[in-house]
Amino acid sequence: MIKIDYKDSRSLHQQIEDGIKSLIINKIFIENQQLPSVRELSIELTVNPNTVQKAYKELEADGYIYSIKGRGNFVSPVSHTKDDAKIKELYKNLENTVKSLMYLGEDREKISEVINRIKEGF
Amino acid sequence: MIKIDYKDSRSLHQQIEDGIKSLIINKIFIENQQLPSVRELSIELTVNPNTVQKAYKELEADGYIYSIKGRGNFVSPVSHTKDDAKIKELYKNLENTVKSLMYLGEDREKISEVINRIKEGF
DNA sequence: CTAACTGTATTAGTACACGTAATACAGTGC
DNA sequence: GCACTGTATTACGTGTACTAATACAGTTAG
Repeated sequence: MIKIDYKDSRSLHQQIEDGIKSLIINKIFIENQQLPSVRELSIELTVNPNTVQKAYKELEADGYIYSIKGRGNFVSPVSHTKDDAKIKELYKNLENTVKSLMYLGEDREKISEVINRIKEGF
Repeated sequence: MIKIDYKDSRSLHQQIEDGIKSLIINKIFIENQQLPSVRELSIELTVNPNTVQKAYKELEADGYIYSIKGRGNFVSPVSHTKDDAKIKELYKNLENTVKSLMYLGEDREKISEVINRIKEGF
């Protein structure tokens, strides 16, 4: 499900956080679905439980999951009270990425194509 | 030109690197244009010269700038020997960003619109 | 040539983040 | 009660970030 890459420059908890986030935005984990427990995932990834806990805590702070003591961690329902700051940041990221691609000479048609393919699969 | 934000989670040299990169891909700094010197920029940003040097070194490693000892740092001409790894990474980033926006309920028309606006301005 | 500017390299010290480890406490559900 | 959940605390070792001081090397204007 998630893979830890020690050649990756990101920290372990960051990789876990990004991995879970990816599973959520790709709808592999759906609303209210239970995530693997802290201990379970720590064994699977052979990392310390605290490292997983840190990732979960950050995901909760970002609104992607919620946790219930004694029961587990679960995927948050999509908030329709929009987080404008986060959306703004994503658009800024989008802008930088597209500009970088064009700076490197990528064709704008190809970029549109890729984006359309992403939207189709959604 | 570049601003250091101590509330930003990125490290100082990373912020400087990203800042310069942004100025380059937005064509505010153009091919072969000289960048501010290590010492000059370190004074302007009130950081240590080594911190600026580190950012410049990374930009050079990434191919954005080149440096000539005794003369200064300059913006690299756009390489047309494509760096496939970097482009692939950018497309992956693009995919994640678009998916995150859609996950948060952003309209796909609006996303297309934003991207078109970026491409127009280029 | 000299002076003043460039980049580059090295070493040292402090502070903080990362990750591990061990342990304890607390809520849930069979 | 027991076995599972999440949560919190403390400690330790390591690496990175950043600062600082200094030295060396190439360039250019005078």
